[in-house]
Amino acid sequence: MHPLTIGKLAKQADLSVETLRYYERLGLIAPQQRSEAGYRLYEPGIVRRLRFIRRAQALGFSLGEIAELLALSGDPAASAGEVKALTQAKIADIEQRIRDLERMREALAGLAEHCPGHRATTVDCPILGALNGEDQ
Amino acid sequence: MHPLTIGKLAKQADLSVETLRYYERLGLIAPQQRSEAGYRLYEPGIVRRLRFIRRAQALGFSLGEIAELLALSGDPAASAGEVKALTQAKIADIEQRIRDLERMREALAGLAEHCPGHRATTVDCPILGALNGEDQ
DNA sequence: CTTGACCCTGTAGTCGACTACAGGGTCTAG
DNA sequence: CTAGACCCTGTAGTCGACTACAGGGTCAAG
Repeated sequence: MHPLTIGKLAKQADLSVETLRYYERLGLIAPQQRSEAGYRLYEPGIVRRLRFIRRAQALGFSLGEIAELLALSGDPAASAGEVKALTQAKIADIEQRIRDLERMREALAGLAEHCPGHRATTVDCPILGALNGEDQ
Repeated sequence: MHPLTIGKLAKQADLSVETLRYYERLGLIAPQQRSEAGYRLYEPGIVRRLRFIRRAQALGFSLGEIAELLALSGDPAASAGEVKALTQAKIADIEQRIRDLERMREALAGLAEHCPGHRATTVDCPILGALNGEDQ
């Protein structure tokens, strides 16, 4: 388990080499050192950091937000309150998106319900009618 | 209410001139004719079509899907079934996104609940702990 | 000592829905 | 007749998260 080259790390983390270099550009990861030829060399612990990134992504955090979380995570003096605040902002954001989607779903379901489907032409389609602004 | 130039139409529809030209590139709208100087001239009824586009967007349809809806809408021989199918596919899509967001929200809420906030440092933050893969 | 797998940098493309010019031509009010 | 508001085409930039080269250099196996 000595330093990993970027290709080995990519395989371990199930990410592409390009993605790793992209994360480096964003400041999310960095190689521990470079070889004489300029090759990136990573310590094996970086795999954990990449898992952190993936988990946070799955929870809806952007890479920019993940950079903040990683910075807080690396600072033992930082307050957990900041992490909590980021988390609660993300929850609020997600809840807003859910509400928007639910409004759409209800509107669409209401329209689909009254559409006779294959028994009618588009002329009598209430969905198109609504989009055209018929009634209200 | 004679032919509208693109600037007048933009004002009526509360869209930018650039957006209108963009919609034209996508095939969503077209000027009825061109003036001698090459100016786009729209019949006033185009405003309805733009409202259709905006309503469909608010319901979650992409501009590509809206192009399909408009094509169906303009073809009186087309079946309302196709419109209904597009609508139901969109409902399914939205429901999937809601489910994904709800899973995120619940995971985040569960983490936030156990975070002591400002009373602890990031070392003891269960949110960062979870992202780092502690437990499970 | 060569072949092929790896690595480097830097740039550009993808998706969707715009937005912003640059470098022209046209139209209208005073 | 001219200033300024309008219009044209064509190209490029924005956001986020990648993805895909091109044109090099490096390394290990046979």
